[in-house]
Amino acid sequence: MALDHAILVSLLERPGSGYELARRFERSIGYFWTATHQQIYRVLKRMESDGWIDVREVPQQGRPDKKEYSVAALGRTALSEWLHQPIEPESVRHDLAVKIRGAAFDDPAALIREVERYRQVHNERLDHYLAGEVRDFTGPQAAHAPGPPDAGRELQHVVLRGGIAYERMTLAWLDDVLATLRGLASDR
Amino acid sequence: MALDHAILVSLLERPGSGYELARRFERSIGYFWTATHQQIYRVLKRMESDGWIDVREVPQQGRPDKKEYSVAALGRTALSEWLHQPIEPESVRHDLAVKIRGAAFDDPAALIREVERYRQVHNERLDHYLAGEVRDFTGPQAAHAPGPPDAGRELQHVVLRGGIAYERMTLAWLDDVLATLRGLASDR
DNA sequence: CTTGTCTATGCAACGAGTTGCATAGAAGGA
DNA sequence: TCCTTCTATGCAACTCGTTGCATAGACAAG
Repeated sequence: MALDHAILVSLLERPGSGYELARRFERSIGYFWTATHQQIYRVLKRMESDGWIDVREVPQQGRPDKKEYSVAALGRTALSEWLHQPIEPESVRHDLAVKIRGAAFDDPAALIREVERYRQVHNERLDHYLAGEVRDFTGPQAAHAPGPPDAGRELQHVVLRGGIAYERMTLAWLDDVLATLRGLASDR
Repeated sequence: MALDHAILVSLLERPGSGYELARRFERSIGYFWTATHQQIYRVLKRMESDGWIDVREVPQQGRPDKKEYSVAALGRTALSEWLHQPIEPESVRHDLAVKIRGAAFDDPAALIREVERYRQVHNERLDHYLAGEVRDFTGPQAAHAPGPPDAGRELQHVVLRGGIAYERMTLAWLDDVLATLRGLASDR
């Protein structure tokens, strides 16, 4: 159970409301940890009542007020404890892999269109990552920043590089999958 | 919810008991779909009462009797329907990525040992995959098999190639992570 | 003959995650 | 004015997944 900790990290990087967190989980964080807004609101409520985070009512103009959360001392302690525990093996759920093996008992050719669409989704995600890398991690302050190198920045960058590597690997594999499916379709 | 379908595919590839399925989910299938034995027994029971699968009591010698499940017509239909639906985006949960970003607010150097251990786990998994590939997908019957090419075999192989690609990508990325963490530790 | 291990199945309780629905303020367009 | 969209928060019900525990046959080691 680490949604708590994912939220704590996100709030340390920048305090925000449940709604804002939900949007982050659709973007950057969501690529290695998924969560819906209901889940997030529930966890925020629990962490608040446990004293892990503080709330501040923020009146806004042009939109409804919001509750801005930030990490309290207890939350930092909890996060630190978790960080020093062994890394859990990833829990994975790849529909596509199941479908590929299942296609042997159905029609492999029927999968081709779907895999093509799926490939496109990953291609777009790669472009999105690459654009983010250019935007956030290149330019004057990147290589020889004045002052101390920002650890948070470098760590965010290495995670992003992982996402990029993952998408590139996936695209290459999907090409392999498509070639295999097409081969089976032509010499059936 | 596709544990049902993962089990159906596994039973189509080879009928088996709940116990045997649980062991498969620790090995091959488990690398892209995780499940515990309790989950499996529960789903088997439900699928049986829905008429998706058939049971057969198999007396054994030297060990307790078992119930061997196989896919019934209704199960095949259900699987086929699922196969023709759009592929769900993978749901991902990467503890490590969260920890790396969290390390910015704690001690990056403290992560190094854990990442090294984690790297070793993935290295062993890669070796395991490669050994399986040699065992199951090379040799006389692989390239120019007598008779029709076995679609199931080729599809299983392409899924395995995906696993191999994933592990290689992960190892390269973990080296990147380690270099980054060591850089932060030395010029802190 | 007790203890431990492997095969084999399962219950009960709990916690995590999903789905559907509901409310409400503010802005913009038909 | 009404309808839609975006921001913002939340409840209720349900399903999925995890953890702890329990049972039991067969064998092997001490």
